[in-house]
Amino acid sequence: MTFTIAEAAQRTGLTAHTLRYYERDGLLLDVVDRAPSGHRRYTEDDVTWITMLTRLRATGMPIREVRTYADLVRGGDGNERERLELLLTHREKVLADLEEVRAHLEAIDTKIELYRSRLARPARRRSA
Amino acid sequence: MTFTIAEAAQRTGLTAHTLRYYERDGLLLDVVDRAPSGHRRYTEDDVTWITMLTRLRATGMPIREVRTYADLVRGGDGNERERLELLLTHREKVLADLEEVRAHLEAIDTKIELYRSRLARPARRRSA
DNA sequence: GCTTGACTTGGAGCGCACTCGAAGTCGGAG
DNA sequence: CTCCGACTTCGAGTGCGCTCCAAGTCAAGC
Repeated sequence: MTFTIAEAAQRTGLTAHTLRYYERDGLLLDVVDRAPSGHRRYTEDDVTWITMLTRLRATGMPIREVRTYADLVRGGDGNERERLELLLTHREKVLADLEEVRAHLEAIDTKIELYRSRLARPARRRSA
Repeated sequence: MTFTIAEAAQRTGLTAHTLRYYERDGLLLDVVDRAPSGHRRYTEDDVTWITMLTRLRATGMPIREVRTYADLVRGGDGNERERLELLLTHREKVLADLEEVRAHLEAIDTKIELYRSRLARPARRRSA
């Protein structure tokens, strides 16, 4: 079972443009198979890998670093420790980001409460 | 008590360049005061407002929308409900983002556990 | 046989948010 | 009086991550 680029796009939530861009940019593990017509045919494994890419991207990993990770995986067995390191480092960054956003959101919530209480009072301006 | 641009930068975590850029871009409530020399002098209120901007930015609000918010505040009393709406809408987006990142991180954590258990086993390749 | 539409390539273009550079002004220290 | 460093403006440049375009190919349906 293989997928056209449109099907792969639909399954990964990316566009066909982005899929080609990722491939050009070395983010995929190897060159995608082709139909006799020259059209790309994505395997289940391709889609699984690309899904992992989207997770890394969605959590803020820069494309440069995703490529580093892809390079390691492409390198085959023997560098699992490096891969793990990379993922753990990323994990820490994500947790720090989450915490930072959470803290900012809390301050924004305070502002929201301020507006709420201001609006709860009847307007005093021009109340004649 | 007022601050030079360098002091305001230090207090808000932005650069002097960015502070000028924000002002040019209409993100501040009004034109910053000047010393007789022409140098900017930021008030406490300016710094408080800019801090709010950094919170909106840090939670992913685009500059365009921050400007919309600034325009409302600059508009004075009477549009508090609109401001509240804007903040509430933003809040929902941030919560959705947080949840999405959290979910992706969970999948990455699974991958991390996979590497961990793989590394826990002694290597079998070329074990001769 | 013709049309339609999904695909191909290489390269250009875009939106966002800064970030920097050049050239000039000003106040205060030595 | 001279120098230094912090500031000023305007406009150009940068990095990231796509996003799109033009021109061409191919398979399938009518």
